[in-house]
Amino acid sequence: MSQDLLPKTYDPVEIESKWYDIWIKTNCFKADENKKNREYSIVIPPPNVTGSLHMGHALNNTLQDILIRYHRMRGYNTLWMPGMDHAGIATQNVVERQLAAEGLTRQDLGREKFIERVWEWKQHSGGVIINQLKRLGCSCDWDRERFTMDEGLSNAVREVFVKLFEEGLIYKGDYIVNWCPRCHTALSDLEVEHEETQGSLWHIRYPIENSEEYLVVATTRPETMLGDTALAVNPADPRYASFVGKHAILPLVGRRLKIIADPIVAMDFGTGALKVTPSHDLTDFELSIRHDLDRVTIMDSNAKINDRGIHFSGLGRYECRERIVSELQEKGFLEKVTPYVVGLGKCYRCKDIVEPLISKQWFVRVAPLAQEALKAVQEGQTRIIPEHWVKTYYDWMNNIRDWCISRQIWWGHRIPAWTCQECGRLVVAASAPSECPYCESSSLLQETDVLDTWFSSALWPFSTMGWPEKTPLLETFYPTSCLVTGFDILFFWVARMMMMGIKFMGNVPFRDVYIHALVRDEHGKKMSKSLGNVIDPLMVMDKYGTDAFRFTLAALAAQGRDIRLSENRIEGYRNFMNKLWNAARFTLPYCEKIDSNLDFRSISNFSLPERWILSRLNRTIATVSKALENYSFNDAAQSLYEFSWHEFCDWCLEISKIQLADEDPVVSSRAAAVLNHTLDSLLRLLHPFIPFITEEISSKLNSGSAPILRGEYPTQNDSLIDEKAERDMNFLMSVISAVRNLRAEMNVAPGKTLAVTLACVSEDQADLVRTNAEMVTNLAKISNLDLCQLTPLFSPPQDSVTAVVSGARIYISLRGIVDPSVEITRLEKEIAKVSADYESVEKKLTNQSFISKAKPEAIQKQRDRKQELTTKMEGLRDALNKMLSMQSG
RNA sequence: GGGCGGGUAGCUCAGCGGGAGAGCAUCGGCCUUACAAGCCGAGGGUCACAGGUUCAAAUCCUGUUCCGCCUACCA
Repeated sequence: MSQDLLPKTYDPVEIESKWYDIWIKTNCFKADENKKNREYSIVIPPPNVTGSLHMGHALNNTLQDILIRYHRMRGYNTLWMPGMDHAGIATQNVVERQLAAEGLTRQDLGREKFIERVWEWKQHSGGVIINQLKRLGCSCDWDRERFTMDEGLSNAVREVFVKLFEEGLIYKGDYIVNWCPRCHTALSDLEVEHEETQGSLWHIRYPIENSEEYLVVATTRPETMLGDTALAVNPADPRYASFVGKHAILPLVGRRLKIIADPIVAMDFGTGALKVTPSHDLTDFELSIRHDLDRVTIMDSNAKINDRGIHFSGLGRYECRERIVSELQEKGFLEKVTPYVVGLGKCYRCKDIVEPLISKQWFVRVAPLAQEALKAVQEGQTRIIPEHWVKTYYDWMNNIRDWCISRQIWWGHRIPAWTCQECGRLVVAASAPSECPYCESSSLLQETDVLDTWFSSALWPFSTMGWPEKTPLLETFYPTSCLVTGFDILFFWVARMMMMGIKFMGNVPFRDVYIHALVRDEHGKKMSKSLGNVIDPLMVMDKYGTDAFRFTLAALAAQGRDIRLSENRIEGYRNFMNKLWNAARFTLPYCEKIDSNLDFRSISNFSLPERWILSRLNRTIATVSKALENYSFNDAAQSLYEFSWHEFCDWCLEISKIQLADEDPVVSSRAAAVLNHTLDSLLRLLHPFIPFITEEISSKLNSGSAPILRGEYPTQNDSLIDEKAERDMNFLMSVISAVRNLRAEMNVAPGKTLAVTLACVSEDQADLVRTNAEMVTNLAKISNLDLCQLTPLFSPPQDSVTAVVSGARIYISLRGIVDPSVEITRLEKEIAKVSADYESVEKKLTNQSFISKAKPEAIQKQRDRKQELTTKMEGLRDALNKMLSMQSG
């Protein structure tokens, strides 16, 4: 492959789709369910069937793909299980909107037809996200794709429901729930979002029966007074002690309200007196149980006032509020109104304001399940990473409330419970019973509600693998190795999977839970359509390529911190892709000719830069592997970036140009082999992050061999770590940099070669330079390098500028160019810097406490530094003195 | 109310006990035969504030302050 066949800039478009097709065609992503040895598995957090790829998905799936590809290359039998959930409310909303456009409602169609319609929608427009995940390069085992409404998964749902019901862990009852008047369904506590909104606190007078007195209560929702059935005060509140047991008269309505005492009432809030509306407030509902209070429901399922609402009947809840307030005012019941910020509960799907309402619902008694899930984390069967989420998990598990699982919609798993129309008993069964087991009547009516989507998602880690059957897949891959997810669904999903996995599989669903950050815009704002700050991942991939995008996400994925994504960061990594591409363009032609098997046994014969890059490579391998094992994606990415660009490209490639041109074929071919080896290893290291470009380059580097995706991930070879080579190279690189620096400071044309005198502090140092003189002169553009020892007799060349590196003095002769005053200023500045450093070191070393208490290594380090700074200072002072005398002379 | 995370270069962030770092942006010089999406250099920071622990603090502890998020039955 000749380099002119490769374009100068990397163009991702064709390469990406080409490789994805090849991977799919050659079954690269397939898991082997029958190979029980070193298995690694992840189940995807199922995206919503109505969804399309956003930044959160992109990050989440990029990280999973990195883990999967890494382990696959490490030789693990990997399974990445893909799929989607059916998103009951969201999907139903989508299809209902479609119907509305045709002037129809779901009721017009009827349940069966409507469900058919939803499936139709799913066939045609659902699941676009799957293709977008492919675009992102996700190496899921697509043949195993699952959907929560699949037959198998639906069986699992019914099986679990029946089992939990039989054990008394599922029950049905009249309770107050969060009701969304727009979606017409109950919501679980988690599905309600709280939002602080400016509201008011209305202080209303409740006259005491047979008395001139009244009690003032403060409320944020005056309209609910229509449903008041009591007043409550704190039993410890002396202000109201005399009122307890008496009755008040409900303004406008006239109902008698018992005044009760309960410790739940906060004395310091409002007036310390609470109106109790059991049917429309969660706290009040609980009070009604404790004190056996009446419940008066005054709203219907649309949140309109019903016929219990006297002359307000038929009004919407907010219209009613206005009317009530003005009527209270007119009649003198309103004492005052104060501004107040309320936490309004909103439906997480449609943002309508949630209304607490009493209705018949199904619940899971979660406390016993939660205890097990709590224990599993406490005992370390499942690790949560980063660890600070553990506390959040514990808190929630410890304060968990029963889970309302019924939803009054049609799309979803219909509750497998039937009521006998003859004897009225409830029959719960995995499949439809033909007759009532109690009275043998065949007149059975199934529940119309469906289950919360999260109920089926909770089973995902095992239902996708074929449970309740005992499948080889479950046998091999359960528990899964890791779950990767955002903290926003820690409770919704992770906690519930833990409960269900332990309950039904007898084992935790995953060994590790890695919780990643949220992706925000560059100013830290949550991306949202209404703010208009959304960056579309598909646009990013089009513009910069998938690899650049993935690398950006990985590089920004520091643990425990949100990601602020900016486009110019992505652009920077796009440039990195191009850099790699060009490094390959340079390297490839040389690689064709060589036998790529480097014999590391003869490493001692390798040149210094060769030993150096191999040493650096192996350190990088160690860093990257360790970082990935610890889910430190950013560390891994950063280390790879640094090595690729600033060691491999900036130095190794440049140095190799000299060696590749060497007349000695041993030298040139070894240089090519080292380049080839380093590039090949680097591509493998990078592959999990940037699969496409690495595959493309690798295919050219090793034409005819299997995809790199199935290749081996490099492992660290300790025998190639060479500290001396690193030290020596650091010295030589510093010398080169120093010369370049002086050249730039002195405004010497880059093309102009220079005469340099290098006075070394030791024979070893001089030897080192001598052996690598070609490299030094080449990279520093030196025409004439004069090497000598720094002896007392040494006299620096005339008309030169000076730098000091590790004691060695570098003099660049600039006859006629040197302006002493410029050089003096430069040296003085340099000396000031060095002497500041010197003083801080000296201060430490003269501090007795430091000498006696600090670690010996720390002391030695300061001594070494002092030595280094001393020689540097001497060199600079000498140079300065010389310049000063030159100027005056 | 409880909890968590954060305030480090102009911007976005690493670092989390021993010489203040990166990317982008800025400035100067280069079309050097892999790459101008590039190369070679440079400038830029009392690491939010105040105390404390330590020989040593951006880093650990306490408090203050400002931001963000999660959670909760003060209506």
